[in-house]
Amino acid sequence: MLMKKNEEFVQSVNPKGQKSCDSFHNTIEFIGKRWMGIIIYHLLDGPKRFFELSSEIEGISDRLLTERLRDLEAHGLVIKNQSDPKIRKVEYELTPKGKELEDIIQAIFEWVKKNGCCYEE
Amino acid sequence: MLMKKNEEFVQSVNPKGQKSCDSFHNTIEFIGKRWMGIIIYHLLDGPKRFFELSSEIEGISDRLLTERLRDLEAHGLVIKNQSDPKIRKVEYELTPKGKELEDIIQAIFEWVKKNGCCYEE
DNA sequence: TTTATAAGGTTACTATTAGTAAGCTTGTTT
DNA sequence: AAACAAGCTTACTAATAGTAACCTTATAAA
Repeated sequence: MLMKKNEEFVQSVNPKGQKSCDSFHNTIEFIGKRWMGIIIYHLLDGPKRFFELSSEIEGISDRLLTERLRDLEAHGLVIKNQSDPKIRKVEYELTPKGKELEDIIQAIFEWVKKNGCCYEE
Repeated sequence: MLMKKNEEFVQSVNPKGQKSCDSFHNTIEFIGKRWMGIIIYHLLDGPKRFFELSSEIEGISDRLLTERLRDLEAHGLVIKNQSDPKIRKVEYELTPKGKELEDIIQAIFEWVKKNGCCYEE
């Protein structure tokens, strides 16, 4: 496989001094948080308003949608655009770093297409 | 993008009658559960014993390792091999379906390599 | 031969995270 | 003027995760 495995990878650190395997761990758990993947998926269409996301994503509550968007913002994956603070028009848009998540989302799609869902029972 | 978006995809169903977007949602959240990704990553090396996983994966508790392995088994991603029940040698191995998760893991690696961690602060 | 140690867990309890539901503010529509 | 919509926040309950101790059986060591 292409990934560097075992000692070489496990011991390696990124420029910020973190172990690469920790970065991997943090990243997969961040994008795997409840609703996170599906929010990113919907934002891959382009910028969207809060109510657009909340109506497209069946079942999500306003509370968690807010929390996830703040999370994404805080980690530089999404930017919040509010041209005029007087007008309640807020748009959320993926940053370049956020848009690059598409390959991951794509890989999950391919897997689902081929293998079906994890929860097919 | 290659993914079928919006109505066409959102309304499509798999052979078990589930909506494709639900399968995607379930799958990403399943593999994003805490420790799940890193467990799968370590199993991509080949079959491993319980204590090998628990010592390679820094910080995981026996309780959650057990729980995650049962989860993976229940969803057909891992098989548990115990040749002789009298001997306490238990090995966990990815099924073909489990091995195909490699592309997803790989995509996350590529993203981390390029963009750094989600939690870099 | 008792004693200790390791594998592969389970149990009980606490802390963190998610879900549900209601409410709030300000602008627009009727 | 009253009702409604966007984009949140708050309060409370339920589910999931973390911590730590314990259990069983088999081999290794003293």
